Parts: sequence; structure tokens; C-alpha cells
Amino acid sequence: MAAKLAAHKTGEVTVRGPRGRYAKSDATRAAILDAALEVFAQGGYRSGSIRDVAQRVGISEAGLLHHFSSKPRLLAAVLDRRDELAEHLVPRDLNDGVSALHGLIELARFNASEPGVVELYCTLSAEATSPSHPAHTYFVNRYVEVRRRLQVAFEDLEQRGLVRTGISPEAAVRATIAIMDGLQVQWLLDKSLLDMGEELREFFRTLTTVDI
Amino acid sequence: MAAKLAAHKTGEVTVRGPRGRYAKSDATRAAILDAALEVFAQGGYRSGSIRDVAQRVGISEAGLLHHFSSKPRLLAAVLDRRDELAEHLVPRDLNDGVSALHGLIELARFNASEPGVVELYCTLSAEATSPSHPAHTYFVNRYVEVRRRLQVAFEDLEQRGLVRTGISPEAAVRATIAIMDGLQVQWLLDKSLLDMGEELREFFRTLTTVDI
DNA sequence: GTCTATATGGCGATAGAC
DNA sequence: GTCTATCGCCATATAGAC
Repeated sequence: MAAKLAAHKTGEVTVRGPRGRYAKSDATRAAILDAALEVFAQGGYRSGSIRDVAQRVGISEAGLLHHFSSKPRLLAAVLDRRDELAEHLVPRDLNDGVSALHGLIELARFNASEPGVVELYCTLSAEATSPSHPAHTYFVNRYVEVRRRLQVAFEDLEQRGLVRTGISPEAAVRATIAIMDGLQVQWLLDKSLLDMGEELREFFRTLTTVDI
Repeated sequence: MAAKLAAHKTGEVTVRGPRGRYAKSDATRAAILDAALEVFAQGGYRSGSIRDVAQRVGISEAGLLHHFSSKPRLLAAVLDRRDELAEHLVPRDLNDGVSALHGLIELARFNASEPGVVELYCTLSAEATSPSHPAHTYFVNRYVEVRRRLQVAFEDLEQRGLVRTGISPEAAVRATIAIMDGLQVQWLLDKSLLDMGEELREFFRTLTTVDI
């Protein structure tokens, strides 16, 4: 674990001296995960190939499989890594409904700066609606968790009388997630068509009386 | 074209006498398209295989390719057929904004009775955000057309003062499409979670003052 | 109109040398 | 830790018999 924290983005070996014995391995792993994200984003998991990933990294398939022993494990590692990054990125207090809405708008804006990640989740979540997909339970759990968090935010807004109509917090949660997912599809098809953050902001203004 | 109209759903040959010379062929084509829809829905286009389709129909791959000469052509035929059916199903007058909203709710309800079709469009539209996908331009055009139609409806609603906030018709259109797409993903992951028609109805009630 | 046989190539994964 | 070589499988598509 200490080795993980010591990893370098540059991937240079032994820059930190002989004690950095895992540095290269970790750099390679990171490069593989970056490439895998691209490949799975563009082709989805099922038709993305580890061969393609290995070529982008500049190693052989066998070399790749030394680090991630199978294709499903590689996908799991990609998703785990994104979750780690997201955890550091959005550590917001969702108990405050207003700042939660601001956080979501910020998130939408940030996503627009990473089209590959948006593509990954968009493609994967659709692909993974099939129960046999290796990431199926991941996405089921993910949506449960996201709904749980948003529920807290909208309950706060409702108690403060900030929800515009008599819409229930549950429905507001489902609609918010739907809007975010649906905007991504339209945006991926034509990035000049809409600004995801702006669009979400307008949605919140129809849903709430928050001056956002 | 006459042959097409004379086709039988049962697939029985020569029921109509020797003049029904294309009946069997058309029945086979229909069976192939049904099976292809299932396969592409469950696995997406790229990882769905014509082998799988052929097995479901009970013919060989070569037999299938006699009717649809390549995999992309098979996909195109599936989409064309759905468009034909949809044309008969939703010939509504979208100039009347209120009845347009009702039509969309009905459409959402109807979609819930055909999970396979929802899965097909959900999976394909995500997959087809990639420009190299054979259905890419199909989906680009489809979204343009859907937006054009909905735009008319929301302009009508706005002129009649039925849109709740100062939201633009364009934004309302994009949000409506996003909601419909996004609800489908959540619904496919857990069909007991929400009722797509009901959810859309609540959305329209936050967006408009139409008593819907 | 449907079949068998086949060409051609990509895939995930393993074995074993270095 | 990375490679080459290879296995076994599945894919799309074609050729030609019936």
C-alpha cells in the first residue's frame, strides 16, 4: 500500500533510489488502466479487447495479463480506480441540499472536461443492464448508492420548503439521475448541442425555488 | 411491395396458393428480424452475433446471410422495421402541445410493455455515440428529428402560457428527451423501481401547468 | 432458399524461456 | 516483469452443392 502511494506519474524507474522497487510495476499498471479506460469507453467492455489495450501501452497481451489476470478483473480495476478518484473529487456534504445541487452542477461541468469517462459510464451502464454483464452488480449497487445520497439532499430541500411542486423526494431523485444520464447521451452524440452543467442548472430551477 | 403486404405472420407456405411465392421468404425475414432485435438488445450490436441470431431462427449462418447480406445491413433492417411500426403507432399531431405530452406518456407506457425494444435502443444509442458505429448517423438523425418534432410542441405550450418557468422551448425539449432516455437505464437495471409513464407525467407537471 | 465446408482473422488465456 | 509461441474458440463472410 505504501508502494502505491509512492508511485510516480512519470513512470520513471528508480528515480527515488533502490527502495522504489515497485515504482515501475505501478507505473505500468497505471498506464494499463488509462488505456483500458479509453478502450472500454470507445468500444464498450464486450467488444473492447485487451489486445487493443496492450498495444496502446506498448506491451504484449501476456505482459498485460501479468498485471491483471483476466479481462473482467481489468474492468473491475478500472472502475475501482475511477471510484477512488471520484471520492477525492466529490467529498461534499450532501446533508445540505443546496450545496448538493451546486455539487452536481460542478460534477456535470467536470465530466464535460473528460469525455472519455463520460463515454465509459454511458456505454457501460447501458451494456451492464444485462444481468450477465460482469459490471452488472457494480452498476446496480452504484445507482442504489447514488439514490441514497441524493435522497438525503432532496429531503433537506423539501423540509426547507424549497421544492417547487408537490413532487416527492424519491421522484426528484430519479428524475435528477435520469436527466444527468440522458444529457450525456445527447452530449456524446453532439457536444456542441448543449452544456451539461447549464442544462442541469435549468432543470433544478424548474424543480426547486433555489436561486442557483 | 405487394409481396410484402401479402406476408403471413404464421410463416406457412403456400397457404394462399401458388401465387404466394414470396410468403415463406418474407416469413423467414420477419423471424430473422425478431431474433436479431433480441440479440442486439441483449448484447448490443458489436458483441451480438449473427450466429446467435441464426440459431434462434433455426437456420444456418449462410441461410441468414442469404436474406441480409451482411451484419450492418441486418442492423439497418431491424431499425427500419422498428421505425415503420413506430410510424403507425405514434401518428399524433404534435402541433397541439398538450396532446403531444399525453402522447409521450403513452409512448413511455407502451415501451414498458416491450423491454426488448427499450433495451435495444438504450444499448444501441450508447454504443452508437462512437462515430465509427454503423448506426451512428442513424441515431444522430433520429435525435435531430425527435428534437424538431418536440420543439413544435413546446413552442405551442409556451405561446399558450402553459410553461411554468422562463425555461426556453429548446431546453425543455432537451430535458424531456434526457428524462426519457435516463429513466430507461434505471428501469432496465431495476424494473420495479419506477413506472416510466408515471415518472414522465410528474416531470411534465414540474415543467408545465398542464393538468396532466 | 438453405445447406456444408471453408477461408480468414480476432479473441482471451496459458506455457515456458529469458 | 516481459516476451514469443501457441491453443482453442468464436466471429463474419464466401463458394458451391442440392
